[in-house]
Amino acid sequence: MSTHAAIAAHANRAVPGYLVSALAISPASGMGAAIQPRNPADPLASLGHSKVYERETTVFSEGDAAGSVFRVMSGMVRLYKMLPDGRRQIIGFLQAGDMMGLAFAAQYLYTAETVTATTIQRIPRLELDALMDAQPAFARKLLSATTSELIAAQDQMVLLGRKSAAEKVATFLLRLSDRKGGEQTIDLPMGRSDIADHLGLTTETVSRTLTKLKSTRLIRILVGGKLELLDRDALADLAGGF
Amino acid sequence: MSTHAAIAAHANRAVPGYLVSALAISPASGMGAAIQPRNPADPLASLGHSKVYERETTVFSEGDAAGSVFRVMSGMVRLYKMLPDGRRQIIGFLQAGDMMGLAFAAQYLYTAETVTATTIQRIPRLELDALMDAQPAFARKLLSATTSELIAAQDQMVLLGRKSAAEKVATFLLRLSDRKGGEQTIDLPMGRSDIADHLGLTTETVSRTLTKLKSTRLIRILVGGKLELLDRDALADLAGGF
DNA sequence: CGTGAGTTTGACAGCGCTCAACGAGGGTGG
DNA sequence: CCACCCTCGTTGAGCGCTGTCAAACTCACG
Repeated sequence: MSTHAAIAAHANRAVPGYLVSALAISPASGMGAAIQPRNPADPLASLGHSKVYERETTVFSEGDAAGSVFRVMSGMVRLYKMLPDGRRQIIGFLQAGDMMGLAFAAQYLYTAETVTATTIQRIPRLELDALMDAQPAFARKLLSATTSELIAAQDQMVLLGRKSAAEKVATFLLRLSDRKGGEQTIDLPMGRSDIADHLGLTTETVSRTLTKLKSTRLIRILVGGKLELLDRDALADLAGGF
Repeated sequence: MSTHAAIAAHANRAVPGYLVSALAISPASGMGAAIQPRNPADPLASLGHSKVYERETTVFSEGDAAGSVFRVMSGMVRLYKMLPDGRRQIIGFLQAGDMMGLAFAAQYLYTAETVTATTIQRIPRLELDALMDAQPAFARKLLSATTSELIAAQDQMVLLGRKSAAEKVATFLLRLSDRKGGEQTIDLPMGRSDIADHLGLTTETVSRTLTKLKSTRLIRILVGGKLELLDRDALADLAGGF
């Protein structure tokens, strides 16, 4: 049934697979909404156009006709699917370089909303197809990025299916840190309910777990939605392996 | 954290996205281990060679050097990841046409084991790469297959993160049926613990849930690991979407 | 300073897990 | 060919983790 045509390789826990999934953004282009002049490291730079979205804005919804793909240039986006009765599962949080809406069907199959103010590049599917035709190497790069996505999705399955609440939260925090290159201090711009819906928990359980980590001196919660990892090793133990 | 470079489209519940992920096998080639003469519908047919694996055999293990990709020609394979303490999450069950081991890293990141006796085509990565170079359209096809995988993985996240035991089992049964084109009678060659480790449950809960479905006349358990869906609509209600 | 959304904390309950025993096949060896 | 055994599946009893419901608290914002 699920997850055929799967993928493999990558056993290096220090550098999670999904890191490579971010398609290169030239360092200078991080913030601007301007179209980038042709950049050999970023074949997408000259395509489509960028736009700034306010925080808590819908970019597209599950079921919308899928005419474009998107790339997050800065800020944060959540992707989620909903069950008919309203239960929500957040598929992932996107940051700079991540793509969404890559599709081979007619409609988007999840909803994308900004968490913070976010700059997003919109690329018409036709332009993307043309680029793949013109640069076969780019198709390979897209395949590689999608593969990395799949790897991340599989790790998330392990988390959702087999980890306890404490392990889930610890894993989540470590992933955010890894994504920042192992920084001690990480951003938590999303709310508790976002975290809960990503980890298969409730807001109360997330809150309680963070409180416990705080009182155990494993983390410190800072102002402005920031959080500091005080004992990375202890957190890694708690996480029970990725 | 997860699932960047994501995908979209496909809202048609009747035909699950992962169906298209199976790379075409020419009808005649389903069983044989012989190398297929060039078949325009199946560019992979002439690559590598096939081999029959006995039931409950390891094809490759998480961490093994990844030199080949594999395609299941017949039978069933389970893919899983394990946590250090032995907890197991089955990523998916593969059937005819499904691929595994597609990698862009040096090692397989999950273990593949046969459930039943299975014919598997092994394709050296070098040959696959050559094919992608020679036929750009094939790279697109692989990308499409991987995308479908990702879609299936995302559905599985919803299941694992937000569904009750009854919903999980009902969804699982319906997926198996869909995979067979909507047949009422499905095969369950895998054991209860396999199902449990796929759905994030225990064998006892799976067993209890099936018993309940049986006594509610929604399913009937047949001999030889087969199972009949007696009330598809009621099961779909129970499944809570998807 | 008032208001409201989001977070935290508490009390309690229930779903699903754990531990345990029993039953049903299926394979093996005497 | 049958008895034994071993694995797997089923069923039961009890409990614990996490969800539910509710209230207090914090803080940003007007």
